[in-house]
Amino acid sequence: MATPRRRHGVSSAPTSLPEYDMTENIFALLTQEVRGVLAALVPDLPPEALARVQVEPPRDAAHGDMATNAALIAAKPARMPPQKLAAALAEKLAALPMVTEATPAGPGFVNLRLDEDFLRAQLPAVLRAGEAYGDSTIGAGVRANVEYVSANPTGPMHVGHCRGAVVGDALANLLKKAGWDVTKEYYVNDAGNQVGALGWASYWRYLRAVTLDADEWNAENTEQRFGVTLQYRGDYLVAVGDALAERHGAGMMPRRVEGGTVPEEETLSAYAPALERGWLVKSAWLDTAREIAVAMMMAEIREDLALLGVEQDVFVSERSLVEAGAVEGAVRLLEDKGLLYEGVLEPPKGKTPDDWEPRPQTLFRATEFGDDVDRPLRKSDGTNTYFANDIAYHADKVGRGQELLIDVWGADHGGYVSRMQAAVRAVSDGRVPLEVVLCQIVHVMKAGEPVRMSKRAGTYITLRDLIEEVGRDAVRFTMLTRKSDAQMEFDLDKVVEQSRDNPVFYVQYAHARCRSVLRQAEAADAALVADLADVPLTALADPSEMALIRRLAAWPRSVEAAATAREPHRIAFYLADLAGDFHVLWNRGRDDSTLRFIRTEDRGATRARLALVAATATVIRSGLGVMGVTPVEEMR
RNA sequence: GCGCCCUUAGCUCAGUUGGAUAGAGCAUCGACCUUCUAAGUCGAAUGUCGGGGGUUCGAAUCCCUCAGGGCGCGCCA
Repeated sequence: MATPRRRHGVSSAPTSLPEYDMTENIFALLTQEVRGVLAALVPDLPPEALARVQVEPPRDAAHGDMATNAALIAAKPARMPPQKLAAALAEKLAALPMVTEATPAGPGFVNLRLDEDFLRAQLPAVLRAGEAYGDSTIGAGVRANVEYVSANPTGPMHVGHCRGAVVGDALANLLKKAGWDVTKEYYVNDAGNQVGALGWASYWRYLRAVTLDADEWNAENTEQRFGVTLQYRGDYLVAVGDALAERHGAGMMPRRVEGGTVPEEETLSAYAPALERGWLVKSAWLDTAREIAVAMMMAEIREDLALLGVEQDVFVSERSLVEAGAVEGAVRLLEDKGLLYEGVLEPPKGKTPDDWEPRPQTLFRATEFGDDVDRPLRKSDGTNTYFANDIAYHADKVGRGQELLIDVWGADHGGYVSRMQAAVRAVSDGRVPLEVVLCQIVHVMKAGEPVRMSKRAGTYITLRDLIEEVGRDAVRFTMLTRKSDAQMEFDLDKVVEQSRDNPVFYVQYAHARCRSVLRQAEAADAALVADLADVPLTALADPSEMALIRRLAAWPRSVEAAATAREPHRIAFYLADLAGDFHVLWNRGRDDSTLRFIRTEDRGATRARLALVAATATVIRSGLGVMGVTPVEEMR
């Protein structure tokens, strides 16, 4: 990953254009050239207009290699008809060394045809850069924090967490490649009711582990005696109970409390509802149970993430933020800004919940930052809402110098986006944007039938099951074959199918074919594959070879577009297209043996094609690297 | 009821941030091919971009509206 070559200072003029590596992004290069020519032609063109000038591949390849809207953009400020301006522009552009033809077209486009040597020169650029080809500086070294997964440490990861994990990880990789300074982060929700319930469930498992008669402490008895609800009854907590039993022996067994036999200082630290029912359970025991459970669950989650190839840089514990006073600090910060007040919320418009009653709460003026209503920070019992803790957490990220926050959430949290954005705007004085990428639910299918999942019935699929069944690469690739906010069907049979319509296979196969060709060439004569970045390339002239070269040259642009849109799935589509171009070329070698990569009778053409093949493999690896998918050397 | 997201070929989905005659794969039909690694090539057919209105040189893309689907809607995280 190349380091950004330059950071854009905040004070730089709005007209300044990003600096591009001239040899690696031909679209950026052409854009600069076109803007330069246009600026010379229309000297008083406003910079905003110049910035809107684009050079893109036209949809219809018959129009040429590139098309620019420059004349359409500049026509009004220049007070010239767009077609006339296009003609003038075309004349100048035709003089550029890499342009062989520039023609005005349509309402005022200029179509450009590029010199084929210029295009072919991309191959050595690819080969010299290696997988760093496509690295960009558009991120300008901005410190971006991508937070994803953040699954509650109350159980193993299941498929529901998987999409966010893959999307977040790939997005982070993508931003890194495009020049952002990225931190991958996980927020551990180890405070609040759910981990409280985890503590009880673990304590219950402990009781069953230490007692001689586990049936005595079945779930129903336990709930009744202590006045609690055992929310997490899955077997995965048995190991936690065993660990507690091993470490603490019978030291955490509850005691019967019969009329005043227990010292007052002990009852003070006991769980009250249980005490009322005649059982002494120390709060400290529950804390211990919870702590060990969280630690063991997090260890398991991190193992699962490692299986998926996800390794985050920073894990932030909600509890430690709370204990360090971060929440109170954040509340005070908002208070100092005059953004808090005690008030009563209106019931939601239209539908009023049955148990609605007006009550005064501490409210944050989210409406001042674009939210629909003000949002509560404290519950009626005075404790903080999750939102308050989340504000503290995001303020912490801002305090750590993060300049762009990106959260990857499940779509069921969509209603939470605007308040969180309001809060981040408030605590950062509008300096730090929060962007939220929502991931829609994944429906797991098997043989065309939906796989029903129920947490209560224990029939949900764990992430580990999924990886064992189809493999990490298939999981990661497939999760990126849809826009993240579109619903997705994950068909267990289809993702391992070896066919054209399985992009996982199709892309992997293209890479394997490339490697196979290079291996064969090397086996025949190692000198064939030496110094491929220096070989003459004029032998590459067939339309399908040029199409592949054009696709390779578009990789840097695809990276930038995907990163700007925060849409890592575009990388998957690019790779599928690239694989398609390569397979076409491969298959043409069947009909026309002169198009085969290795031709014993023509060493020059062979070397040129091997350069093309090596460049293709390089870009596939570069793209798979962003996706976190391992390129395979051969298909089995 | 209110808010957000979605609706593109028979199916599954792209659509380069407002560009030219809206694309790909699958399926269908026709012809060909049997491999440097088998899962192949070429051609044909396929559209009210959910409906309607607006913005402008230009709209699948932006705005309004209607219909259908999903998600959410104060002391869960």
